[in-house]
Amino acid sequence: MMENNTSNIIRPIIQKDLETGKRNYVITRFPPEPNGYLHIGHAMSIITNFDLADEFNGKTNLRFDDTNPLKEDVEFVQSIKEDVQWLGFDWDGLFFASDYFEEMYNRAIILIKKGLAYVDELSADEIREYRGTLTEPGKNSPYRDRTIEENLDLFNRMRKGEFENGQKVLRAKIDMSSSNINMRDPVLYRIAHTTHHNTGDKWCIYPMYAFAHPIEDAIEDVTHSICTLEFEDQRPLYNWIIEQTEMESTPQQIEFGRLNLTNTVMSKRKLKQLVDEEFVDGWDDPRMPTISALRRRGFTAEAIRTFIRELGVTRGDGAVDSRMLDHYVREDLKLKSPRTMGVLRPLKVIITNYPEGQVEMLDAEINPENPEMGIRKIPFSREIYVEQEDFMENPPKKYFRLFPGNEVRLKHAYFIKCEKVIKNENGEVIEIHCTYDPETKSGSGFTGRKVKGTLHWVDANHAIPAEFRLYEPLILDEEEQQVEDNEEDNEEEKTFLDRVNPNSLQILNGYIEPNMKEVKPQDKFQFFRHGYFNVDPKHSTKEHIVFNLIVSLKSSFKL
RNA sequence: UGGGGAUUAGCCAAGCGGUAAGGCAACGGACUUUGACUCCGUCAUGCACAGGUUCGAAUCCUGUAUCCCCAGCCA
Repeated sequence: MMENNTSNIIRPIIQKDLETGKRNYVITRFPPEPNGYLHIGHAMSIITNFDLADEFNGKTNLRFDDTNPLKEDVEFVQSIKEDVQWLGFDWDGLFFASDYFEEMYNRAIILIKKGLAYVDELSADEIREYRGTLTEPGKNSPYRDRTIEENLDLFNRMRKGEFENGQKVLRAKIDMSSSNINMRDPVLYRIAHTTHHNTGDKWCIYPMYAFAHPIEDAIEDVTHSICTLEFEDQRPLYNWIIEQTEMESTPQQIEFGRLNLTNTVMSKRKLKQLVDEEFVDGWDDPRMPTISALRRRGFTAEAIRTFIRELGVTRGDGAVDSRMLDHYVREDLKLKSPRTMGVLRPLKVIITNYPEGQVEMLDAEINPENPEMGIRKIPFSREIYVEQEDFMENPPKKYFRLFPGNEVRLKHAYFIKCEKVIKNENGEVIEIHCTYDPETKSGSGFTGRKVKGTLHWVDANHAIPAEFRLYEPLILDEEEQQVEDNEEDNEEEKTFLDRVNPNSLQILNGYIEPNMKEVKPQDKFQFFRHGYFNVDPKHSTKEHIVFNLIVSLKSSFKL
């Protein structure tokens, strides 16, 4: 049970059901189809279902809605389970829709016997034609009025495999002129001679979602069947199935608005396209919105949960600013992650008055906002690396980093003053010569003078190389894109692929503190003045450490 | 244009007839050994629009507009 004062349109419904005695307990379910990877939109459904059940001491099942063997695979069953657990949830029951196929078949028989379902022989194209359009009613199939006996026989023979794919379907007999197209004799069963990941070749007829889902819910005694808005039109059919198949349990379908985020896409089709057309490296490419990608990027389950809970459950269908998610990640990592220094674009600095060969070990807080994390030791000597962008030969006003004649603080070390700039034959700055003031050592209590800037750095002789992968939004929103390429104005043919950010990944090779040698996959750090990074679980090795940028630090500095 | 939804700030979102919460973003300022964090301040005389009811309307009524979903043997 948790405190939760955020908006939730479902909570009061459950509350009322409990108060009025309509329900004595709560059972929800998360019902993914195992045909792909879960994304953050699914996280919203997971969190909503588990939280609501939790709040009312109920239960939540994980049920795989595996009624279409053409698209499903056991591979996805495993990844979905992992993702749900990683998000921090334990399901009560673990079920498969395919476990209920026999029961569903029997319920279909009930429908046939009541004269409420029939075997149709129209082709898929014909069924579409007969269905009518949004504004015109449909018309009855010529096979609609077969006898019950004939339907029973045909349906049985469908099951036995006597017909080819597409040759026959079982349809509900409802109303071909209904203004709700879902009620125009929806297909209940289709023939698919395909091996099912769970039931093998036992079945060659498979129930459609509209028929299967309400029965699955009823079998599990789900009380509140929570789904997204696009299923709202199906609610009358959902209730019709429950009632006419004479299920003893009566789940209630409740819809909420799905989560959309700016700067990304959420549909499985589009995500697949990004993978297939190699805009990204795979479903867990850190730029993707899948749970596995978010995890690999370094987002924490805690941050995702907080983000989703703060959003609330509503019927709106807008797109949430992805920076809101960034905010909750920073908030979560702020106290948890060790601070460290890493130079992404190295520029060598020689401290000319520091004794050659001397090395001193400096004390550095691991997390100044969480002192319990202790201190670490970092080496300091005559040659160090600083960030290229922390030096400018001709700085603008308000630039308080390194420039000729200026003094800055090296974090945890000394003040240094820029004395000389060394360039190569192309005029590029390759080295800076500085002097340090021994009086200004960090922790010495020196108050003689102040400097405006504090730089991070690493000791050039002890630093270890590391790879940094910086990410930007995968998809640019309309306005951002116009800034990117105001040349192209062809309004038509603009797909989301045209909005893929060409700079979404940048790989840098820099240096990190020597005490970072033993980092492990998924370790998270805040690199001073850069942001939060995660050790990539896929590509990082002991010899070649790879960091993924989770989210950068905010910055009010503008050149 | 048949049916179903939605519409409160740049974004998300409270509000349920008594005079517009909160978060994100943005922008000022203070502090600062992270240009971070933290703190302080600014940010809707107005709730898609137009009428109406009322002492009083984001909330009730009427009409209009815009956006989303539905015509898979997908879920």
